[in-house]
Amino acid sequence: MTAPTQNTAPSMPAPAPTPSEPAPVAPRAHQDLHTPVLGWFAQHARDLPWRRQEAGPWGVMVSEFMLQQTPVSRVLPVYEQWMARWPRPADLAAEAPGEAVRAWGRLGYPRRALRLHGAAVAITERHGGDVPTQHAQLLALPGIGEYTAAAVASFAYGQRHAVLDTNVRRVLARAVTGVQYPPNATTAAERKLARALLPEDPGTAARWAAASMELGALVCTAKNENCARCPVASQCAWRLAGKPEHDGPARRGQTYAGTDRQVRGKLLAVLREATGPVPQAALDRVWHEPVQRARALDGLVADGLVEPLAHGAYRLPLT
DNA sequence: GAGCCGTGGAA
DNA sequence: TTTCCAAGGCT
Repeated sequence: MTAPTQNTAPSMPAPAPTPSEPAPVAPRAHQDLHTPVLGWFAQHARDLPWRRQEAGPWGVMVSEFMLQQTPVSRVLPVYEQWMARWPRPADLAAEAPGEAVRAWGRLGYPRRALRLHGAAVAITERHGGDVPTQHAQLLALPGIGEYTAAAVASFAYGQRHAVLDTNVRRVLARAVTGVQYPPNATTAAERKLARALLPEDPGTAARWAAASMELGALVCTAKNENCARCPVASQCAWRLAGKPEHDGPARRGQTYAGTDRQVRGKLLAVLREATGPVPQAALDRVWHEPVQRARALDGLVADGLVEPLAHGAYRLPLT
């Protein structure tokens, strides 16, 4: 965030005022979104454990890792177990990374578990065991990108950040831009819009972030959006335009059956259930095709999700 | 920037 | 049954 008033050179003559220049505040139409969405959120926000005060920054951070591409309903039980077992970053950091992978269960994308463990180690080593407060510090942790850094800073510390997740991007695409879906990848225009919409007060901005996200998750959903329950339906650009269908290139559907990802999942499932080393023969049973099976296993080892032992045995990583 | 990385519920 | 989607990050 750079201040718009940077002309402080004493010898510089003050520029003539330019009344026609747009003021650096959100246009009126944008500001009108805040009140109804915040009001709706006060009424309809879900009571999720990571939103309670007791969750703390670590709870917020753990939930954000788990919620990356995974629905709330599947995260809930794993989150509770995780926080009971590792209530502080240092508790997780003291464990073998393989234990994090095991506790991750079937949430999917198990590299997230490895990264969360790595983040806990970094927090313990570099930040005295406390989840850092600054966006840049958060961004430097493994597994934390632009979204998660903004989310933790906003939700855990009440800071003012544009929190652009898939829900918010869809809400803005519809309510403001007037299209059904946002682009595949986040664009500079979306970031600019999100910043322009951010309330000035940090606490209000943090609530706005959570509220607009919740609206996308519960009402302005990807399919079967429920405009009848939407607090900004009357001013939604997409709805007012007659809800035109998305025209651009079709969003890539992710095929899964028969891919390396499926094989990796099957291999890791066996290793998660095992308490000791798993012999090669046990892994061979999960997939018939030996070339793909070997490639998938090699990939898991390369990712640090699996540790090779002597005599073709494998286990979850101890280090 | 496109492709890759899991899993399971709902339509 | 198939398709789509769910609070992304990394290379």
